[in-house]
Amino acid sequence: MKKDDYLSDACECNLVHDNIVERVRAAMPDENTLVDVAELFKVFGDSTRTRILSALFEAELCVCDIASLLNMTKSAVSHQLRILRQTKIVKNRKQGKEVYYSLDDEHIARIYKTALEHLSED
Amino acid sequence: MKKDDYLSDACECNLVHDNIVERVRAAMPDENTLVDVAELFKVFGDSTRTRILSALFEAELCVCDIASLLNMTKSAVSHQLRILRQTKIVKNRKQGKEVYYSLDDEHIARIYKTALEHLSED
DNA sequence: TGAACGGTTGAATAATTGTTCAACTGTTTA
DNA sequence: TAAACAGTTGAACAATTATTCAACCGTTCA
Repeated sequence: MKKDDYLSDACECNLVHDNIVERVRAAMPDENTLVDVAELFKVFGDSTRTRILSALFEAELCVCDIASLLNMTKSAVSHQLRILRQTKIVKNRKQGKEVYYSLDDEHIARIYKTALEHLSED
Repeated sequence: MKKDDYLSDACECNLVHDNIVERVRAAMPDENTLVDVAELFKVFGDSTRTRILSALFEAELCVCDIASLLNMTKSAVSHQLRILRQTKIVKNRKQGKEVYYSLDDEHIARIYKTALEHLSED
């Protein structure tokens, strides 16, 4: 569903703390940034993909390896790998009949690992 | 869709690097942890919620404030706030007719801010 | 060459999810 | 007390999405 289709003053509110709201609005990152953040998190927001990623943290793997690890079909894994490829989170390398996948973006790997550590701390 | 309904050897693979796969399997966090990580990321994986969160980084706000900031109805905002409440990411405080929301979990706030900084660096 | 296999892809299906709408609760205040 | 308003909620609807299935491509090797 489109997120931009809201009319002005669609909130139907009377009690708005205008001064605070304006200060907050000015301090917030711009809309596009927040959409990008959400898009990135959405990629991490599926357990098939988090399982693929945490496997690739350990080693470069071919599609069969991943399918075997996750106990899923090659097709299902391949679909998810496509999403990870399109978002530049993993890269692949072809060798003979096999395609080997590994992490592409260390930047993003760090974000993910940070979250994982924080969560397992608790 | 249930993620656990896969048969053993559903991958239909012959070429599996067994030794590597076993090493990776042993090193991976357990399934539940990865599901939890995915669940957390899923909450961040919607731009309405990332916008609410980045607003709450700046100030405690009532529902009308947020609705006005995002140009959305109170109802739509309230539904998203419920999700953030259930995952203990925000807390609320009632004062008269108004309900004021603020960030609950500094832990999670740090994860989110880290991601935001990394992304805006690039 | 052709069979076998690793991997990809598009369409179909089922499940999940975000917003809308209408009805509702609780608090204030006229 | 009754109207007005802040906020919540459940059902309905539309959109998105993950997996399945079947067909396909490219490489190997018998």
